Amino acid sequence: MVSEKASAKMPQPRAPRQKRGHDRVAALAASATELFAEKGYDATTMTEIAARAGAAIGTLYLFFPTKEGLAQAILAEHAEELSTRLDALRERTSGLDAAAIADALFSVLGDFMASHPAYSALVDIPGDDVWRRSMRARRRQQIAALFAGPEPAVPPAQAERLAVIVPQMMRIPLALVGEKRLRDGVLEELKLMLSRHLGADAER
Amino acid sequence: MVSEKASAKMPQPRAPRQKRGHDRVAALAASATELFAEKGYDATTMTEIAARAGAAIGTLYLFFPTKEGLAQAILAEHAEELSTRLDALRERTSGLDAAAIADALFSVLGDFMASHPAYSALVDIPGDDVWRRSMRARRRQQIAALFAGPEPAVPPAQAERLAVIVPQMMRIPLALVGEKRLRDGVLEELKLMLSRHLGADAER
Amino acid sequence: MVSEKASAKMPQPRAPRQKRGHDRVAALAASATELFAEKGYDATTMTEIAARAGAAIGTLYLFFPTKEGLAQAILAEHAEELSTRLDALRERTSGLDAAAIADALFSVLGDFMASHPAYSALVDIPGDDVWRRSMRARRRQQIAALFAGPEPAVPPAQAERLAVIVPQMMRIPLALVGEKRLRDGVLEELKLMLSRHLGADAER
Amino acid sequence: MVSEKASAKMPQPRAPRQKRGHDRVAALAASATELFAEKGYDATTMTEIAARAGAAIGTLYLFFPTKEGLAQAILAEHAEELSTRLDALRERTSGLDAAAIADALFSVLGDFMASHPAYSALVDIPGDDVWRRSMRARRRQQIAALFAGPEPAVPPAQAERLAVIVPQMMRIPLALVGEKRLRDGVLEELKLMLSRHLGADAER
DNA sequence: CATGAATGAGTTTTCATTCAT
DNA sequence: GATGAATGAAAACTCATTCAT
Repeated sequence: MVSEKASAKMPQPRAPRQKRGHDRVAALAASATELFAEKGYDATTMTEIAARAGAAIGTLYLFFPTKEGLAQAILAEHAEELSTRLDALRERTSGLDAAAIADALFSVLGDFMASHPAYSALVDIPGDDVWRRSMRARRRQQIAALFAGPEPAVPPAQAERLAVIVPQMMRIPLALVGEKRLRDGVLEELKLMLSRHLGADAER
Repeated sequence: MVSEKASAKMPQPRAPRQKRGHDRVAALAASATELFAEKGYDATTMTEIAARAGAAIGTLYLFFPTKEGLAQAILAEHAEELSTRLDALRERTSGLDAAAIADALFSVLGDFMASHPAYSALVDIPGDDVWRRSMRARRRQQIAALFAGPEPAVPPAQAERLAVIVPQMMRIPLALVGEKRLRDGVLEELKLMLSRHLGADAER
Repeated sequence: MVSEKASAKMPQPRAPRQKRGHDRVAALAASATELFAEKGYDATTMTEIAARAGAAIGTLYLFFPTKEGLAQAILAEHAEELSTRLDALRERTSGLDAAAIADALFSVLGDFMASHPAYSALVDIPGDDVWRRSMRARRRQQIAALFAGPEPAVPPAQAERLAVIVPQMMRIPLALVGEKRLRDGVLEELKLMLSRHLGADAER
Repeated sequence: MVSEKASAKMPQPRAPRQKRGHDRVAALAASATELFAEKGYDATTMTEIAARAGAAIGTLYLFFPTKEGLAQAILAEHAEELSTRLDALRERTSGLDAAAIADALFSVLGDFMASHPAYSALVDIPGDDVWRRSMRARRRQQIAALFAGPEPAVPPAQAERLAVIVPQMMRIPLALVGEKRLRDGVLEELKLMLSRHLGADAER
């Protein structure tokens, strides 16, 4: 169960001092990432995580002092990765118009979500904790910033709304696991929808 | 934890035979609905549900023989309500064009989601069981059917995509609990986005 | 679960004052008897008993204030019936030799056990309570008494041993529910075994 | 309550990998064995078992993942032991006549039942599951096989009947816990009875 | 570092029994 | 008498976390 309040100063994973340790941590984190993505945070047990990584439960706790801490470590890393990609995207999109930015954002978010299924499984957990909220806030700011550049500029308020909407839109195809055709179609549909929306705004 | 496979013959709530029983069942279901909406299925305890309803744990189990059964009872009722509203909507939208239908659908879904927060908390649970899947399938069909009517008609494949997309879109504002201004804005933005999308298709 | 010590003064079923009540009691007792025989004391629930009798749980408690009391009421009645049959048997066997008595006893016990499957399910419950012990003691005395009559007489100590052995022997076929052929064969085998045993003793 | 159907793939006890674990498992199994023998399967609590072994409830479940699994683990071990003894007996009895075999079987079963009181408490539980049934079937076959050897041979059908009867006979003295004199007498009486029975058959 | 045994609070569920109508 | 709603102690079982080796 997710603890109601996860303070910001959650103990972070101890930095391993040896190569062996580094591999271990990576294997454990990978195992956790897989399981969180497959079954969600609640349904995943620490024992299972350790087992899939071929480690003892004690070893898991050696590096990740808490289940919530483990989740945060993974989420933080994924968020960092996403943040980097969004930063890079921003450089590439200077000068483009809003619709083009939206297209590019779609690609970036789509790729990221598809390759990091644990991200959305961990960032949008029912019950609200400060920490996750701040993760989302940062993402929101970065995406909003993307829309501040173009000419004509997207109004700040709308940029914020888009920053809320677009990531959640990208989650939609994720649920369609067994229906690849439909999933791809949905992704396209969403992309077109957003493009048109921003294009129409620009014409006004 | 949600059991992986929820068979169709989940124990249904026992019908109370006395007035007192009816009130109790209503109170218990209300309590459960609230808590599921607030904290999600996993984080909600049967003990807590009973306590909030001012009943003993045994009383809760008297009417709802399992936690999953309780969730299904609530979800089924909500789904029924939604289904009814979608049926009613269909009558009202015959003759309208796709964009107008989308607008109307938005109102219906928006109202429903806002007044039934437990619905989305219960219908979209990680791990997939047949039962929930069928709930979603029914919804999908009903929404797709809405788009089959207009002139020019929305292609069936697209109607299906929309039937997947729209309900998930409507979940987006739900997360913005503390930010009413933003939430309303997001809802508007989504509505406009969908309208334009369908309008553009129609013009082609 | 059987309470460890069941005092001898367990509340007996209240005598119904009307015909309706009498029928009710009979139906409830019959239902309980069936269920105890089918699934054993522990696995049978009071709710189930009431349900099978078509009565409300409250009604069941109206007449039988306790599950253990209900079991005792049934057992007492069955024991009474058995006692009567054993008394009758005694009259019929005066003058017979031990082997003939054993044969007759076999018939009586065999019939009784077959027609009262709840009896052995209730009288031989793990954990010992005084009450059941006294039921068995009475049975033991009556059977031992049967063997006191013949000429040459069975020694009292042996009579007691037989009084322990024979009822338990008669339980053996009961377990062979699905194998009628074998069950009948076993019954015959046991009968022959006992006959020979007593015949051999007499010859010495 | 004993579950109606105990599938063959009941979770088996996890093998301890450290010495400390081995001791614990032994202590827990011993505690369970005692309690099952004393009060029967139903009346014995997992909490009680853990407590008597001086362990926490979680520790018990660490090694024995369900109550039924624990019972089966114990029963399986006892059944194995009995099977071994019956095999050994068979070697020793080749060439003997039926009555002598019966005598030897009596000793073996008598010793076993007396030293493994949990065995009969666990193998003969009301409600039938496949697993226990197979335990009994194996025993039946082994005992029947004992009687196939002698000259003159016991007819197969009778051997099967005896294989049903003898183990149940051996349970009779077990109930006479407080009456040692009587218990020993009963055991002797049964032994003599069976001997004579088989002797008489041989003479025919 | 690594292991896996150990813990115990907390969760779902059952059921004999009581009580208001 | 009759009903069925209500109770709550107790049972089986889980799992994050700690600790001895």
